[in-house]
Amino acid sequence: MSANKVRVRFAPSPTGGLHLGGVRTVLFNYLFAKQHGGDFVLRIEDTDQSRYVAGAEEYIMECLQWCGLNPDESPGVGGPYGPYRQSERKALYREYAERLVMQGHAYYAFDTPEELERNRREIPNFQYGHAYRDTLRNSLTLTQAQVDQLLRDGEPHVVRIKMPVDETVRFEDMIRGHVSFDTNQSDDKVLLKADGMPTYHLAVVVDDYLMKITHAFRGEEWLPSAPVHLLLWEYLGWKADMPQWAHLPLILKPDGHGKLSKRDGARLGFPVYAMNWFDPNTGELTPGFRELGFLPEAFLNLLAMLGWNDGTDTEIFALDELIRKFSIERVNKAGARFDFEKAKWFNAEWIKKLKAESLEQKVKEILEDKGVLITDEDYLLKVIALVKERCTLLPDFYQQSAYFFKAPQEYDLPSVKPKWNDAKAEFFRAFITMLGNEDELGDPHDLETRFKALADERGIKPGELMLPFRIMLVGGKFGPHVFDIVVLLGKQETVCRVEAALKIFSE
RNA sequence: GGCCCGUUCGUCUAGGGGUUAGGACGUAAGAUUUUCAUUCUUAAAACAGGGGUUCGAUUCCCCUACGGGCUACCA
Repeated sequence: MSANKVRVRFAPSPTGGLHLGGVRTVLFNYLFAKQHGGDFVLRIEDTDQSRYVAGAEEYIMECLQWCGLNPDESPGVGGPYGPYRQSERKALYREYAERLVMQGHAYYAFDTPEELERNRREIPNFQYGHAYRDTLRNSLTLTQAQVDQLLRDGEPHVVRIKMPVDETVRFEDMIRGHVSFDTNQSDDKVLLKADGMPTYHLAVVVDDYLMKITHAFRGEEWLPSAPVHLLLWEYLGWKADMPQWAHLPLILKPDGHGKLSKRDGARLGFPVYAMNWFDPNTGELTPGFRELGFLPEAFLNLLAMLGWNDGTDTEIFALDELIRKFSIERVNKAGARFDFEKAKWFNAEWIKKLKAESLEQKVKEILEDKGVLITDEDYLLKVIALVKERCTLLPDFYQQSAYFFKAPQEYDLPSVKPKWNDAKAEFFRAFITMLGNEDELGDPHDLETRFKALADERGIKPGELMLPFRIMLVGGKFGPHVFDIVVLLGKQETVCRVEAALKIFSE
């Protein structure tokens, strides 16, 4: 086993956006692989043509790139075990399906969908399994000659696994420990569909084997079909190479019950997909975390904490820390409800934690998007550093810093007017005159001292002047310390804004 | 219905045979900031129920309840 390098895979189906649970599965796979110096393989499960959506594969790649979870092998980058799209591996699967038939572990079934539909309707609890397979149209009931004839005639058929009777399949799950199933419970799953495409059951086993996957992490919804996969590994004679399994807990709706779905996002007002997903078939746009203003660092962090912790009180982890600290054994068994409030908290923490330089590009995009002109990068950096602790989502930077680039158009007059008087107006005129006579603004603290001294001189309480001053500069009751703003704005701009506001305040 | 998995504050969770059951989000109150936010302090808030095992169970076992998943020629 030591010769086997750790190899994990994520196998999305290109049918739409990338869900929170999907990204978390990718993340755990990735963390485990990188922790062991292994490979992260991305293969595309596009075996269901009817559900394939154009652009979905590219979308998935872009999500992974945004998160920084780039695969070592994928349809895009290639690798030694390609192709990585199941539709391009089609011929491969038939060979193994037929081998299983030869060995008596699978059989051809010629039943039409209509026949099956009728059975399900008429027979209570109908399952295509050991109880009924001897009464249906398949290579178990037909003679060899009949089967050969049907095959020659090109009669549509599927290949089904022949589940053993009265056996117990046991395996060790890295998260759940000992798990066991009664083979009688599972029906004879279709392995190869009438169109020649494999189902997930066949494809996952064949691909994992051929691609030398050592550890398979997937959502808990796969647990019930694990015995089928186990049996396939055994029947194909690959048991020694079977990956270790880990079934991840599900991410649940914040309210009510059930798996978190895209609909819940729309209903409760938060994203469920990593990035905006535009469905070309329906024209529907499903919002994503990226566009809402989440940092990939925060997104990954919150996902990791949904079902995992390192055993300490630490909650903020960067990707490299996660790689170091992650352990599959510490993943929880129970499903976790998604809490958008906590998700936002993670983002606010990451905005505070990251340096202005790291935020710059994203903030710049947001501001420019809103029509803010940025000419001085150094100035932008200072603004970001000053306001970032009051931003939760990236777009908050607009409301928190737009006034640094453009004088306020509107003022919160109700907060000023009632207490406004000529003495105050006189004070501000004197203040800007004072500034005009100085060469340097000095530091914020210094400036504040002079501001207060001037107020005292004129017998006005400095506290009465702070709010009007802020509103002159910012337009409203928000923002950092007033004198920090003044120093950043500069003497000239401050004087301009005070003059402009004075006119309006005194009207 | 059948099978499988699960169950600690409202939520995410730590813990584990003897603890004042710890932290975080959110909520409330207060301090700081003459704005807003940050920060800090404090508060309310949990072991699903019943049986065992045990000197002692939230912790181990069983049952029940509840929740979730699966039960397709979808993944």
